[in-house]
Amino acid sequence: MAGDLQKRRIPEATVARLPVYLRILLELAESKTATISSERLAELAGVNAAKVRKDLSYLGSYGTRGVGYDVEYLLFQMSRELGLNHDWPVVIAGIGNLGSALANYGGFTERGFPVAALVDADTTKVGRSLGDLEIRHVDELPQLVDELGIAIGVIATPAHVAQGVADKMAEAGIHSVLNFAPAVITVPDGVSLRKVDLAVELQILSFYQQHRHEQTV
Amino acid sequence: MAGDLQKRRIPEATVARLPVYLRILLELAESKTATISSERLAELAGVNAAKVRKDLSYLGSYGTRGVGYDVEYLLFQMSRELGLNHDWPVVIAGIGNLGSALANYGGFTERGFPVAALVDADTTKVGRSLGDLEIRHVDELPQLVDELGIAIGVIATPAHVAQGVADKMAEAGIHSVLNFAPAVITVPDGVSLRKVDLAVELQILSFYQQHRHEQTV
DNA sequence: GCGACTTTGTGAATGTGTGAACGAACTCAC
DNA sequence: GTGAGTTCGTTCACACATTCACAAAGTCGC
Repeated sequence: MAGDLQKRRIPEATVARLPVYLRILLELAESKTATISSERLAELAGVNAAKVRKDLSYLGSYGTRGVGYDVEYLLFQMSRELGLNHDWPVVIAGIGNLGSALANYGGFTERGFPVAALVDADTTKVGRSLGDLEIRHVDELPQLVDELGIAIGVIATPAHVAQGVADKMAEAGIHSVLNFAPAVITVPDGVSLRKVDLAVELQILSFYQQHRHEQTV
Repeated sequence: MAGDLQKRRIPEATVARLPVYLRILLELAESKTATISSERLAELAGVNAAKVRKDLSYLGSYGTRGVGYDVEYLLFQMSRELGLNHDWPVVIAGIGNLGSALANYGGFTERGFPVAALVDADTTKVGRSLGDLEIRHVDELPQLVDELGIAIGVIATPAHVAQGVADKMAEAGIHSVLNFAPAVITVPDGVSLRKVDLAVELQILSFYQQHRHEQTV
């Protein structure tokens, strides 16, 4: 009885896979596929079929035994669960090489994450335009967050200022941060943080490359 | 006796953290810090101290009880384990927005992953220069890999051609692939694959943002 | 050289994630 | 409506990862 309200806490590993399923379902919907089995979906997602069924079961019992999952319905439920039934405006901090590329990269807006603001600490950059956005000073974050309803902050600054920017974002009321800077940063409780570190990814690959021979002796 | 050779197989989770420790150690070395305790290193890496010790123990017993780890020595051992005692030339496939940014982003070369070649399938792009590299046609991959000793391929193409590029890379003898395209791709046995999907990261953040209220009732 | 203190390295306990297996629930042909 | 076939949802056992707790092994002051 006590555990009734909190019935389903979705495991982190599952949460990380849901967006992959979602993208596949979108493609299936586009190609007019009405239903999909866990087996086929698993194949497309590159995972085990049992895992797909378990993952989807956290969302509810949306499948039909003997048939599979209704693509449209599953899409609807999954979008709802992922919070994708509305847009989440994003601010990008640090308009250097990477920041500019991210700002120009259409993929964000397309998937419901419109780039609503750009900020930088460099006053020579402030005022310039990129696409149809003007670069603002990082100290204007609070107003920008407030006015534009910004929920997510993307950090594309040099490593040594990343923590400072994260602090400002948290202070401005941003609860989700995606960090591209090659630095470990911390955020207050209640703020979600994810990181993408390109060099780290390459180094992981390097490790396995290095050990490829030793491994399969 | 049989398990002697294969004494230490480093867990995946540990491998993913080693590059983070490495970066911190580099910073410590730069600031002339001679030794570091697992506790302090844990703090800097944002993890648990016991985890640090266990992770480092997979590399060997390089710490000194009562003292900590010698920064320089640990750096040396870790670099060796990660295969970072020499450069790993990289080819970037797909010179669009993201590909260009990656090519210009100095961070790769700086960390031992020089961008040695750029390829694209678009013949109007082939022949153009970016930085000091000329864009080559993707069909030249085998020669480029061979001549330049390329070990790692980075896919920054549109999703619908990513699998094809991955196939060509594997065929050309590349054993490590980093995929930025928003698509699930597969590679042959013996080839390592990692992915970075920006939209997926944002959607994961969106999930937790969506559930933030429900969670902490 | 001894005792107080520090810090590593690892065994054991706990928590999280995965995959096989199987009953339950559905479709379809006849 | 019955039987054969399909596919989901869930249980169970196991593998992997994390954290605690503590003996072992060092330092340092005197």
